[in-house]
Amino acid sequence: MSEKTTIYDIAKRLNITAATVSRALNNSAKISEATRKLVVDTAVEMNYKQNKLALALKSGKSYNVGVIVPYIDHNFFASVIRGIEEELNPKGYHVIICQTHEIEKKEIDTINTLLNAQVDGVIMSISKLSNETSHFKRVLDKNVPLIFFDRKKDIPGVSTVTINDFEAAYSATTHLIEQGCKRIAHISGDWALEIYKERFEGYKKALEDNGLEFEKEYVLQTKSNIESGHKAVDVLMKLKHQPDAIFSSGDYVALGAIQRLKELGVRIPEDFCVVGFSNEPFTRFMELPISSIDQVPLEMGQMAAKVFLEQQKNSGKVKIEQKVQLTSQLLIRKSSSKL
Amino acid sequence: MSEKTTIYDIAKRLNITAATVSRALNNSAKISEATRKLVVDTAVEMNYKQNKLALALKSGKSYNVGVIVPYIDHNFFASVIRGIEEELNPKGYHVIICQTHEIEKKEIDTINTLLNAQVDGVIMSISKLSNETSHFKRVLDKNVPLIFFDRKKDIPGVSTVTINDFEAAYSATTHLIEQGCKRIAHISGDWALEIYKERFEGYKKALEDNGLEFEKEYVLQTKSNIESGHKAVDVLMKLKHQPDAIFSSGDYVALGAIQRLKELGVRIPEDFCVVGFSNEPFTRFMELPISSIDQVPLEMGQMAAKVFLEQQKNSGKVKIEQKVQLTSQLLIRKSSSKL
DNA sequence: AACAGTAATGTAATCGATAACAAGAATAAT
DNA sequence: ATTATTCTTGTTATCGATTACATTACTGTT
Repeated sequence: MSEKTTIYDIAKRLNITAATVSRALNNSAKISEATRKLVVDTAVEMNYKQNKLALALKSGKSYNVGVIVPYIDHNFFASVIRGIEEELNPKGYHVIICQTHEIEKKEIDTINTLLNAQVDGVIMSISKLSNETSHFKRVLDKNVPLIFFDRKKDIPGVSTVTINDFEAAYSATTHLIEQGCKRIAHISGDWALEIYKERFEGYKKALEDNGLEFEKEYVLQTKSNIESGHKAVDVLMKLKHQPDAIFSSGDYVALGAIQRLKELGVRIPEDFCVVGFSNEPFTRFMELPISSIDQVPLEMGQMAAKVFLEQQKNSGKVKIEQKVQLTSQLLIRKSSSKL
Repeated sequence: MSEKTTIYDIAKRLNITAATVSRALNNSAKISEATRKLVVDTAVEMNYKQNKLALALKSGKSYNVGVIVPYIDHNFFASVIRGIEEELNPKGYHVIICQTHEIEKKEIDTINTLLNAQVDGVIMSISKLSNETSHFKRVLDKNVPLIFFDRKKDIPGVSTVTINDFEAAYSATTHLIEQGCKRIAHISGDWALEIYKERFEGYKKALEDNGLEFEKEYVLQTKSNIESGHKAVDVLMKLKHQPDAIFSSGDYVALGAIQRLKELGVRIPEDFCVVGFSNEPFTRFMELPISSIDQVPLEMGQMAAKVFLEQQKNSGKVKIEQKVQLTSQLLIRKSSSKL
C-alpha cells in the first residue's frame, strides 16, 4: 500500500533497465516511441513519483532555497516571503524558512544548517547586530548565491535588493515641509543598520534643501516599538522649541507617538503631523490613518527571487553581483494632511 | 576553494576507509579512541560538513516538514508558522512553506510536490473550498503524518489541532449578554468550513442558555473583509428591530462594521457592542480597541509540531490520531465594555 | 604454543536517479 | 554481400553517507 515505486520497479515489470526507464520518463535522448509510451503508461499505472532527494544528490541541486528573516510573523517579512514563494514555486523551487530573532548566533547556525541541507541559494535580511561576516563568506565559497534584501551590508559578491531609503526619507520629510511644518523631528533606529542611517541622511538633506535648520536635539534613536514612541514624545515635548512634526523610521514608534500626543491634547494633523515607515497594515485601519512609506515587500521578494534565478542560470561562470533598488511609495494619509 | 569535503576525502587523507570515518564521526559502534580523535580533528581541519541529502536518501528521512497555508502574510498563519518553526528547528527539522491562496488545485499540487520532496510530515490548514480528499489519503498512504490546524476536516488518520470554536463563540456571546445587549447579531462565514459552523452554533447556544430569542435575520454569512462589514451593518440597521451588538467571526468584518456604525453616528460601546474573532494585531491598536478572541496561534503551531514529532517517534507502528483542542482567550476591550 | 574471544577496520551493498560508454540490432550504402 | 551508420538499449559508475558482514589484529587463557 504505502510502497513507493522506483524506476527499478518499473524496469523489472517491463523487463528493461532502469536507465531506459529514466530516459523514457525524461523523454530525452534517443528512445523508441513505443517503449517511451509503454514506460510512461506503466509509470502512471504504478503511480510512480520521482524521488527528488535522489535527484538532488545526483545533480547537486536540491531545488531548495533558504530564506532567513528575523521574524516570520512581522508583516513586512511575511510579505517578502510571499513574494519570494510566488516567484520561486512555479520554477520548481521550495522555500525553507528560518528565523533569527535578531540573534547573530542563530543567524550563523541557520546558515550552517542550510548549507548542510544543500540549499541552492540563500535570501536573507541580516540581523541587527551582525559584526561577523565570515558566515556570509562561507556561503559564497560554496558557490551558493547569497542575496540580501532590505537590510544590506556591503560584501563583495553579495547581491542586494532594497528600496532607496535615502530617497524615501527625503520625500517623506519634503512632504511634511510642504504641509507647512517647520520644526520636524526624526525618530530613528540603530545606525549600525544602514537603512536607519540613510533614512536619517535623507531627512537631513530634505531639511537643508528647503532652508530649514537641522537641529540635533530633534533627532532621537530608539527601538522599534510603541513604548519608544511614547517616550520619544515625552522627550520632544519638553524641548524649549517643541517640534510640530515627526518623521519616524518605523510605524510602531509613529503609533506610540500619536497615542501620547493625543493624550497631551495635541491636535493631529492640524497642529502636528506624523509620518511613519513600513506601511504596517494597522496604519490604514486607524480612525486616524497614519501616513507611511510602503516598502513594496511583495515586489522586493519577487525581485530577490528573480536575482537568485538569474544568478542560478549563470552559475559557475561569471559571478554577477546585482544591486537592485526598488521605488518605495509615500502614502499620504490623515496623520499628515493639513491642507 | 569551493570544494566540499566528503568522508572519502578524509578517508584518503588518513589512509583509512570511509566506513571508519563514518563510524568515527557518529562516535558510535566500536572504534578506537585514537582514530576517533584523529578523524574528528581532521574533519574539523578539512572543514567537513555532512551532506544531509545523502543522509536523507540513505535513511529515507529528509528532516523537512511541509507547511501549507492559504497565505503566509496573514498574521494568524504567520504566527502559527512561527510556532511550528520554533518547535521543530531545535530538533533538526526544517520547515518548507507553501501557499494555496485558497485554491484547491494549488493545495493538491503542493501536496504532490511536497511528497516528491520526501517531506517527513505535512502540517496544514485546508483551503476553504476543499471537496476532494484523495490527496490527503495519498499522504497517509505514504505513511507521512498529516496534521490539520485551525481548519479541520474529519478524515480518519489525520490529527488535528484547533481551538474550541464553539466554546469561544459561546463565551463571546455570553460576554455581550452580560454587557446588557439584548439583540445580538452574528456575522459568520462560509459554513462549508467547520469553524464557522461551530462558531455559529456556540453563538446560538449562548442565546438559548440565556433566554434570548434566536432571530434568523440577525445572522449573516459574508466574506472576511472590511467591505463585508460595511454591507452587513447596512443590512442589519435596516431591520425593524435593529440589533444592539455584533459578534463577528472575523476581525476585518468587525472593523468594517465599526467603521460604518460610526458613520451612522452609533455610539460604541454605549449603544452598540462589537466583538471580533482572531485578535489581529490592529484590533488592539485602534483608538477604539476591538474585543476579540485570541486563537493562540503560537501555541497552535507549537502543538501541531509536537503532535508531528510524537507521530514521528511511533512511526510505522501504531497510527495514532490525535485531536487537540486548545483554549482560546476572549480579550475584552473597549468595543464591548459598557460597564 | 595454540586457540578462543574481542576489538578495530575493511569490503561491498544500499538508498534512487542519471549518464558516459559499450554493445547489440536494424537500416542504409556500396 | 559486406561494411558503415544510426537507433535503441544495456552496463556500470556516480552522487555521499551508512551498515551488515567479513577480515585482520591483538589480548588473554590454558
